[in-house]
Amino acid sequence: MEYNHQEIEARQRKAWAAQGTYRVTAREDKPKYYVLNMFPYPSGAGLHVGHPLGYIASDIYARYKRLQGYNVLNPMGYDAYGLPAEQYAIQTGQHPAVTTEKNIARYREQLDKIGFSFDWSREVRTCDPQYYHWTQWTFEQMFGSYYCYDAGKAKPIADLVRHLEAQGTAGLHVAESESLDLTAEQWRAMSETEQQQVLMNYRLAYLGETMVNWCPKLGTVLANDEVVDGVSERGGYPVVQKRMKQWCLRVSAYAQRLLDGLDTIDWSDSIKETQRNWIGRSEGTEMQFSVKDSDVKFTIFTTRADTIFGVTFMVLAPESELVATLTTPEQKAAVDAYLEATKKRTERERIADRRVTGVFSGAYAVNPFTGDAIPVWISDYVLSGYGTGAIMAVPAHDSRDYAFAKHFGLPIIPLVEGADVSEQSFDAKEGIVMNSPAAGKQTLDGFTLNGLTIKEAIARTKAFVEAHHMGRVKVNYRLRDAIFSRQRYWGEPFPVYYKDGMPHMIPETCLPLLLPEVSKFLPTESGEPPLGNAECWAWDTKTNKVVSNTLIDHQSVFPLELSTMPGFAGSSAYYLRYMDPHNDAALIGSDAAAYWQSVDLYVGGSEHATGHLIYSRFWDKFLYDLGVSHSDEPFRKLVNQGMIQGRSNFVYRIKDTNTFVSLGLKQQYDTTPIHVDVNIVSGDVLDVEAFRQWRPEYKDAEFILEDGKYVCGWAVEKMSKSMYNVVNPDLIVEKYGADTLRLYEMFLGPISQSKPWDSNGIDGCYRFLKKLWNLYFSGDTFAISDDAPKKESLTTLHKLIKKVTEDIEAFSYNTSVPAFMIAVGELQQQKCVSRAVLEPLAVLLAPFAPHIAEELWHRMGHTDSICDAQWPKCDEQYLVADSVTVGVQFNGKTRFTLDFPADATAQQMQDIALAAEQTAKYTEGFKVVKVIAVPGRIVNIVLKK
RNA sequence: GCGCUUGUGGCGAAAUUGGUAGACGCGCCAGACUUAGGAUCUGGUGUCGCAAGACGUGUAGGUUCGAGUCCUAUCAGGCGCACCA
Repeated sequence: MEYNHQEIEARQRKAWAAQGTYRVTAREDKPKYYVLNMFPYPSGAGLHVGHPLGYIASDIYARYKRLQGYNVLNPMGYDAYGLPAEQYAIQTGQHPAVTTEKNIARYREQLDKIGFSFDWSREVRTCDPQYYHWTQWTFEQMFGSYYCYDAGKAKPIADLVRHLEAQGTAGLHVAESESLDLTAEQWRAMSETEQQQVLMNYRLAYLGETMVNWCPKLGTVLANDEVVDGVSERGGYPVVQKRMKQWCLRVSAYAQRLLDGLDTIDWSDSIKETQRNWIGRSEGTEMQFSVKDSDVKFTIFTTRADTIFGVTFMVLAPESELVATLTTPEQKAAVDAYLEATKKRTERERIADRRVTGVFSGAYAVNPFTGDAIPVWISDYVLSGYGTGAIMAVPAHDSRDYAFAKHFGLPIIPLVEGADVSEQSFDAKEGIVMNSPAAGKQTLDGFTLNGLTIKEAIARTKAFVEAHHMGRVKVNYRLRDAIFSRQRYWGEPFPVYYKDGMPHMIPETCLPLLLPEVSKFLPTESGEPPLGNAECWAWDTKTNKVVSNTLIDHQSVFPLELSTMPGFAGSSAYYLRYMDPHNDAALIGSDAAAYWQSVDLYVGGSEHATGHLIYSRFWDKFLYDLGVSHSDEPFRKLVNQGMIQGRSNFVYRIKDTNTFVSLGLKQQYDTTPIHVDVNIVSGDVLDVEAFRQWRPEYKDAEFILEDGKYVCGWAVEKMSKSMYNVVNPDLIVEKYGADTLRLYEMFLGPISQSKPWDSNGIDGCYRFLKKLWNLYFSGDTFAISDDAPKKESLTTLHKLIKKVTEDIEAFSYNTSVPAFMIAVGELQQQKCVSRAVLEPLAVLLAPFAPHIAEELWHRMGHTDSICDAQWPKCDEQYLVADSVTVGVQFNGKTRFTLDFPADATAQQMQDIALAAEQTAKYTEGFKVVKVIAVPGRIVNIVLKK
């Protein structure tokens, strides 16, 4: 009987939808398993064949877990806020909500065809007010919290206020923007506004004046992970540093927990390492230096406290506040000129052009160990945002300091025995310390490091610095707070209004604060964000309602925040919302949170390593502190699927003609390669008629064929419209079926590897399904029998069960597909028609090719869905019986093993062993004295001299 | 520069974890059937060689009776971080 995939798949799709097969509820009688894909941004281009790769992999796992008796949550939704919809709106005037809605419908249509077991009743969209209600709510909780290091968690800001009232800042051990020193009396004497300003220093969501990445072309601020090589990740526009007041999230407060958490989760080493890099923990020392002829002191941060005797100059970041304090009148003009020049350089220029620049401040610092005067310089190679924005420079042992010293002719003092610093610095942290201090030099308390290893020297210096109150041991992190404002329209509005210049949260009970309508999506004339165009964007505190801007002068009406939240706001906690998506009273009910806990398997691209995957972990930890999330890590196991690249095809036009020559003959002509749409190429053979119709200019194209065919060239490139190599899954599904697409995508290679899409191999998978289908038919009739199967068929089946189960557990689906092919080939040869084999076979296949499996399942007489069948168990007795493993020993030690068929005679085994004896060098002089062979047991061939 | 990762036929890739390298699929070759098709089926297909055989997992060493797998060095590609003191 013919395998009609279109009919089968349409029927099963309908049945699953009608029966609600994929609806999931929290059930205490079953263990839960939560599978999640990174939800897609619904772009206008629709899905290409690369998008479903991860969805298929996770769907196989979800279906497998369900067959194993788990209650599996496998939801899907849309990351619907984003820049493309807004830019499209600016160009066309179409409201982003309209295009987004349209794109979502298209995505859904495409996804439905591939047979995913998503529970669509739990769908979320980040732009849905019912959803962003809780994004806004979480922001308000962050505003109302501070991070206490003693408790190791976030706490309500009211606790902090109590502390300030009682003791001021004394004894506070909290995350803060800057270190404040207040007494309780000072705090109590402050006005309401002043107090609010102080609290801003501690809130987890705070309004901060910071240097931000400003992208003039996009008209918005960007987060660090949205800037790549000094240009915006989206669009590639230049980014400049600008001081602006922005909402920020105090992610840095969680740096240590984000780092520690990595040890508890099952993610790939490379992505964990990327996050460790991004967090950038660095243990060092803060040391105080006083300034010569002045009572000013300043602090530097160093990881190489041991190099204190090699400090020959100090460097301040140009943005450092110390610059103004330390610059001497004589140097003021030079310093001002330098600051001016530095300010003009963009981030990109700084990266591209790393020439050494700097200026002397005129001031001298005092080395606290020797009393030596050290010149203080200013240079942009020191960053204001890291450490204290000031360093002690040790040119002998730091390459950047070295370059600076060489450029400005500053002294270089080597501190490590045998280190040659005539050409370059010696940066390695190894060797024996010398010159510390130099011979005959007086030091504080006779302090010396000479003769120690670097490691010992660092430790001794640290201890000395602490003991003498010259500074303290300090841990610094590279991780910065996340800038949370975007000057855009299409994002979550902040639930914030401003009164007397201070931000206030609108009451929780009034959430969600809906995104207003605007007359245009561009910034206003005065340069305000697009929300500045809204006519109704003011908050009336009397009625707790949004009102017209014209009422702002009234006493109770205040302007609302004009920025919106960034993309990662909505994607940071969506996995929690899936657990309880329709809850109007809370982000998530505690029963749902307690049952589903966290995501057991998360599948998505590794490009989110320093963005979404950090923010989400931060967000979850905060919600965990609040008691909302029941797990302090959101994603237990992470699998990164590789990208599917495009496989472009080329035709070769002979120069200045409309004649095209086939690949094999192109050497004989002068040709230009031209991208051709891969959809009119099959097996690298061009459909010449389709090509003539593809574009008007090829209507009269001539072809030089080889063997009657036109063969195209090919190359692996990014899958994109402009390369004409985009393969739409719809076409594959139509031609071969969703089951074939699913199998083939898995067959293509290891899930985490990037690989090119190559339509050429897909026939093999299609043929396999046809063979499988015919296994269940005799001619046109469905024919399976209840007779006992042959033993060899059982062996085939159980081998397959073992292999497929192991493969799914290990996510190596690419080797399961061949296992199926081999098994079906064997069963075909064995003429197996037995239900006892064919029924479990269908179940094994169900995660991979659900439509055909379900169809066969029903034809075998089942009325329930195969999704609720039971995963077969491997019975080892069928595996061992067909072979004997023989260990070859000599001198009592097993040296190697040989496998024999179960029916091999002792004589055959002995012959083989003899052959082994003769061919292997090491058996020289040995003889087989005994072969012990019992089918199903390990036996030995014993060799003796 | 630092960190992670990958190198196996014409192509995508396997290899029970130290034990017959190249399973399976694509492609290619030959044959069968044929209503000539980009269908289906059967057999073959690492390289050199008429053959016996030899050589083969980026390169060079090492450990081992035995290495794609372990160790050392080195080369090449991919990814991440990058003036973070």
